[in-house]
Amino acid sequence: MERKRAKSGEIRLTEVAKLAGVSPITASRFFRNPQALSLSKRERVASAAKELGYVPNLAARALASQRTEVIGVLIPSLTNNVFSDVLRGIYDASEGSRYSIQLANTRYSILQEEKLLRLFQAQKPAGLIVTGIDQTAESRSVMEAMNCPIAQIMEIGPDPVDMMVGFSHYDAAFAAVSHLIAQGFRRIGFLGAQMDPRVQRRLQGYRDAMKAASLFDPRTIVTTPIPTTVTLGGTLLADLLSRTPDVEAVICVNDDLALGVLFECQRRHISVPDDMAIVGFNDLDFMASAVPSLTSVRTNRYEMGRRAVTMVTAAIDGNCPPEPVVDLGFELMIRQSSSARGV
Amino acid sequence: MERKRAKSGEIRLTEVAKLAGVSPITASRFFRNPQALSLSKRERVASAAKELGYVPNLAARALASQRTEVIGVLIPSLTNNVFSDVLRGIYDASEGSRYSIQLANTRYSILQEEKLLRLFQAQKPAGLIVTGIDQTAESRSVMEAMNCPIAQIMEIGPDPVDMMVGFSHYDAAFAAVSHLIAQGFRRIGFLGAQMDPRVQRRLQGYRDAMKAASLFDPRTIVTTPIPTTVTLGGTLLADLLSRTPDVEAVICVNDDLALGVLFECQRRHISVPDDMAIVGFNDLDFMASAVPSLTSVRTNRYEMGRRAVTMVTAAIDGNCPPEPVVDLGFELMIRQSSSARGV
DNA sequence: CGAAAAAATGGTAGCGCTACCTTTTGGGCG
DNA sequence: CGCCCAAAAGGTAGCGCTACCATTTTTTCG
Repeated sequence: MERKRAKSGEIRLTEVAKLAGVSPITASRFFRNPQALSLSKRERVASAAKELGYVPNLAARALASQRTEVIGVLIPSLTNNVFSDVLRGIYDASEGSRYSIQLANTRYSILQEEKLLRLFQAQKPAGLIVTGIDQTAESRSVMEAMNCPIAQIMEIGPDPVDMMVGFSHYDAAFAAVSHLIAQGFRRIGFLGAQMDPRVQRRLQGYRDAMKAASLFDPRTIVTTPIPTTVTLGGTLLADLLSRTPDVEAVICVNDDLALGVLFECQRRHISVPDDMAIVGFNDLDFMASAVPSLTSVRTNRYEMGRRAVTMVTAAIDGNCPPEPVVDLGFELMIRQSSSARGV
Repeated sequence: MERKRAKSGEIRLTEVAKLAGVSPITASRFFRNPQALSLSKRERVASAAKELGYVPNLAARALASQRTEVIGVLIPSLTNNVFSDVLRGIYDASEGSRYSIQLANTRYSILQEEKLLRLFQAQKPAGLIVTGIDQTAESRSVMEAMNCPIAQIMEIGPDPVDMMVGFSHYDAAFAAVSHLIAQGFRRIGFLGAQMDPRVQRRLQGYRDAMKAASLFDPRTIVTTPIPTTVTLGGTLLADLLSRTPDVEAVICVNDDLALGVLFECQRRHISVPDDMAIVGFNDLDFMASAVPSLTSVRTNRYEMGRRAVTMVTAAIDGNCPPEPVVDLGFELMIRQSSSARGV
């Protein structure tokens, strides 16, 4: 009776194998590739496992096999609606696979992202999903060292680490601004918060569209690094109006700001869209039911998450997608809030 | 040259120890409890690890030590704003600790929850956070078998598995309805979606408050199991009005519905609050900036998540909280949408 | 019907780390 | 100056599983 070390006390594979009358390795195979066993043994192991209430030890499995069935996901925020849609796609897709998701929050910091990537490295994930394309050089080298399929999501750009699923924020903003210009608006403001790289690219789209129409005026850009809220939309509109009271339309970097702008207009008795047109971004559910209904740029965030998982899992199984960069595009949802001037 | 098995190729602790000129176990201690080493060895190991770019193998660590530094979290939805606030609290608190979070989504299904609990069991988490108090008997027995601190969050009730952090949904709804009654409203409707157990308890609070004032009428209750959206709020109001056109006020089980109701009232030119008072639940940011501003029940969701983590981590370290059930309460935020009748 | 091929099963030896115990070192003190 | 005790460091032996091969059984087919 001189046990050197306390066993965990849980049922081990060996016990299951013993009860089933097979070798441990056969029992092991049952859990990984049941059809490799003869039917009789398969049943014997299954019933033995059930009888003993066997729960495999994932740490031992990972150590022995040198791999895990975890896909790491790095996103900048849990509060932002945008990411909850992406996450829903990710979790939905992962449930159809044998992989589980390990989520981490970078809080919009590329340094935090770097730290979290190192943490993931210690877990040897089978795949990785990261947000955006603006990783540090150090982060990129950690990702390359991890030697697993990686999908960058939310936007597309040149030079993918491995794979990409997203759309062009620049093009989307350009299209939205062009729509306002086509509707006859001239003084078009830009309201931005949480100026992450994707929002910056939307701003660039706005700039270029305005310049192309010779309407650009830097005074009509109001941005802040603080996180987005509906209330903030009102504040930013107030700022904009105090600077340039003659603006006729605003494009907001997201729908929360757009809703805040609508409320602020109502408070100030500014008629939408006659005195102020509004365009949002993301097309959250409430944009269609607001009064007046609000124009927005619809993006397929759920599909982005779903596709990222299917691409990564396919790549793990050796089926790299033929095209590593997938553009999911966007759709401008034109509603009452951006009706043509004087209509 | 007859290696039986491929090594991972990564730097191992042994290599670090060799370079530092210490034994492996000393190097191991460096990563777990640095102050147990003399200063000179501490520095030697640190620089050796850095030089080699050592990344510890978590699977090996977990297997050898029979424990992990993972806290499992089970929530019903990623889309619902309510849970993103809780999650933010959870992730924020976990960053100050040595634990990492493993998140899983039950999709409001207690059977899915049971499955996920078994999955967690295989990972031997150091702690667990689960949503609500309505687990199946089987889930409860799995939780008890896991032998780790467990916090149930979002609500409180009798018979905790281990610990609880939440508030009484019944009391909150009762208070909200009582407020409307005190303001002079008599025909008060109830709009509910995604009728999870917590929402059911809010409905019970509504029922009892209405009965206590002899105002209860089952026809003014409109509920649906489908997930909440702003648009749905409008639909539910339409249903309610078609049944009982004389309602003067509605209490909505969440703020999205309340916003949808406001928009629907605007579409129908029903004046809020003169012809229709509105009360929501959760007090999301937009409730204060809506026009008119919307009354809601504020709950401290962020703190709920944060506290759950601190309670669980304290319990892991042997510091069980003196009181296992924490009631974070709620606050009725009274705004324009529920102003007294005729005021 | 027997040899070859294929399928099913088993034995052995780790995966990289830490628990447990033993040994060494350092320094305070009679 | 040696003794004792605490602190620091090391040796050994697994944690529970699976990779890698070897072996046995079954199937196929000339």
